[in-house]
Amino acid sequence: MAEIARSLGVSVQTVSAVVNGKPGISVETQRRVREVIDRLEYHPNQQARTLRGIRTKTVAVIIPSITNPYFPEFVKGIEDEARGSGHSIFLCNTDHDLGHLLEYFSLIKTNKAAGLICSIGIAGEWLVNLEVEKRLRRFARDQVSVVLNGRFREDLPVSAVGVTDAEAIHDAARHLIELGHRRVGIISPPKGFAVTQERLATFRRAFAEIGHPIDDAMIVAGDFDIEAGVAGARALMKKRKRPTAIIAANDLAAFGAISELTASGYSVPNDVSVLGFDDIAFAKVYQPALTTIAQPTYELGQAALRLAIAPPLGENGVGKVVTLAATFVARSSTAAAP
Amino acid sequence: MAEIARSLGVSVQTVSAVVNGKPGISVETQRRVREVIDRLEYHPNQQARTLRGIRTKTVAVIIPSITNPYFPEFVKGIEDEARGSGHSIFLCNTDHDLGHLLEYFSLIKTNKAAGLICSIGIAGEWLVNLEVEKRLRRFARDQVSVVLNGRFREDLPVSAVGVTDAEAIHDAARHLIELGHRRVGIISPPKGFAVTQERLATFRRAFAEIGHPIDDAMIVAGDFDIEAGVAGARALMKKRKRPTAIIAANDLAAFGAISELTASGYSVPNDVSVLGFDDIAFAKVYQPALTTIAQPTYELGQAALRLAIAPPLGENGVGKVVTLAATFVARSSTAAAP
DNA sequence: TTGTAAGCGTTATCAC
DNA sequence: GTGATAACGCTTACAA
Repeated sequence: MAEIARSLGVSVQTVSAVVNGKPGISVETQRRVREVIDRLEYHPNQQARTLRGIRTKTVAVIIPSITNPYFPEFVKGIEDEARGSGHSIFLCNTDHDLGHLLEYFSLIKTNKAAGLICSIGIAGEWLVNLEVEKRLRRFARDQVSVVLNGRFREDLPVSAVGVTDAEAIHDAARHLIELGHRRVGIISPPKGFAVTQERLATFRRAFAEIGHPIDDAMIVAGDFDIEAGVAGARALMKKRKRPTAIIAANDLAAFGAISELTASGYSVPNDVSVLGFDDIAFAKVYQPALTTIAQPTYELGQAALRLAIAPPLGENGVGKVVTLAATFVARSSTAAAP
Repeated sequence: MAEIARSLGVSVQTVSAVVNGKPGISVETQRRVREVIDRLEYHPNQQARTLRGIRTKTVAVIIPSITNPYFPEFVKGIEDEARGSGHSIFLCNTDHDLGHLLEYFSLIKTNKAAGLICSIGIAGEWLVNLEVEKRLRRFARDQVSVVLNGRFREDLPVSAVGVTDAEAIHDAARHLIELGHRRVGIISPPKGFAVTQERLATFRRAFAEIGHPIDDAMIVAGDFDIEAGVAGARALMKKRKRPTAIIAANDLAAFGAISELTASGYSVPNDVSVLGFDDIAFAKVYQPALTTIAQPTYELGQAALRLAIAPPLGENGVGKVVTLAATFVARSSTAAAP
């Protein structure tokens, strides 16, 4: 910058003003400065700016696992939205490890991100961790906009994005009951993950309201991956009265369940219907195409980014909440009960 | 930092030395400084450090599309490796758009990343773009370690990671021929992507060497997504002599092809065998489980990160190249020709 | 072993 | 309309 100023015989302040589009510089000077900037391929130094107190244009994104296909979609929503406003993404993969999360918190603080999108919804138990809560509060105090995905904390100065899935879940329950399914098994999400436990409760309520409550014995512990689907299907098919339909914790678990069922000689959907959750890209192309509940994942990412680059709430601010609706999608993995 | 120094009656240099583990500070002083650091929850300001000339611990990762399941695996390899050395990831999704790529280059420069991993192998044509080449050269000059995935450029001061797939491709060709397939169709990767064009050539060479060259008419233009697989399979099955086996550009295209074939009443693998490429996580769990060529994607990511945080090559340095082998994986999407 | 001072690139404040 | 200068938080040479 000094070099540019010197070569033009103007002061650095003049150059700075031109770069930042500040008023009070003659058109002629602006032109000359810009010309030299182009010629020298000058790029402003973000570090120096930040040091001077300007907010960065960086948003940190914390997710548990980029290889779970839910998250690339979410991240893509974030990124596409970020590009428009010149923001960029600092990606943090916790791998479900609290230690990693805490390390990333330090890193984010050190790097002075403007916003923080925290998708630990599926690992909601962390949000009751006092240390995590303290750090989140501190981010708010430090003027970084925190956005939670899938978990609302009204007592914290953070925003949130989330999904209303009650209606879609009711649709799904009605769909299964109308197809004649009476013994429905559930491969449940892991314990302690608030949102998804709530999802489980909503399923149970939906079936109960329709008049066909789910048998507690037909709910097996599960997780959000393929292996959990395999194990869950195996466990359910060993029950004395086998289910005619299985609701998996998510699409991944549904795929696992289907592949286990097929391997054991059952036909999906003729012998057993399988229902997923998320509607990841593969659900459409899987054989059989998966009946599932579609989350507006991409849009959730977009909404999260908008909240993350909004002016910070401050220490005692009250978060905004954006809620989008999930929708039931019937495909070929569900059919009339045998 | 000044605050800590003042509260202890020492100088900032002392605090700095303690923070950076520099020698020459008495154990007692170190202890006292550390105590206050913990109490005040002091985090060093990365911006100020970088401004002072210290390299950042940030590695930019440029990929075409995070929703293509090849890339999360690659990114995970990068991230897991990065964590060990305290580096963090700046994610850049070009969405196959050259304009976005160039914007990201500016951003990366402005943010002073220490390294840059550029996975535009599947969009190799950019690498013959003069502007891109110039920018890459400039990164090298600016002491950022550039690593290309899947594309070697010996004339540029950049490193690269890549895959040797000749052997795996020969294995795959032998596999198909031994199963009795004589009419093999190929859904080819898009034009202009050097690595993958080479892959196509390797397939042709392999079949020719075994004595069953592939008919040019059986090669249809394709791409790396599900839709291309659908369209490719449709085009191939319309040929006068229909193929008994289809080699798709990648796993995604293979899934598309299988779903199109199934929808058209063909059984995979009984009527048509399908071969993929990449071995993404879904290949295992798909119905039928996909026969494919496994890329060491995760390991490629790890290797790329190690190169990216290695000392920069400098303007006239000569890049290192890490090559890993692909392997043929036979599953259930291929069977004896009908 | 510890302190002092200069400087990294930028922007804000004030003076001209 | 433009220029000089201080300050942001840190590291490093050098002095004590």
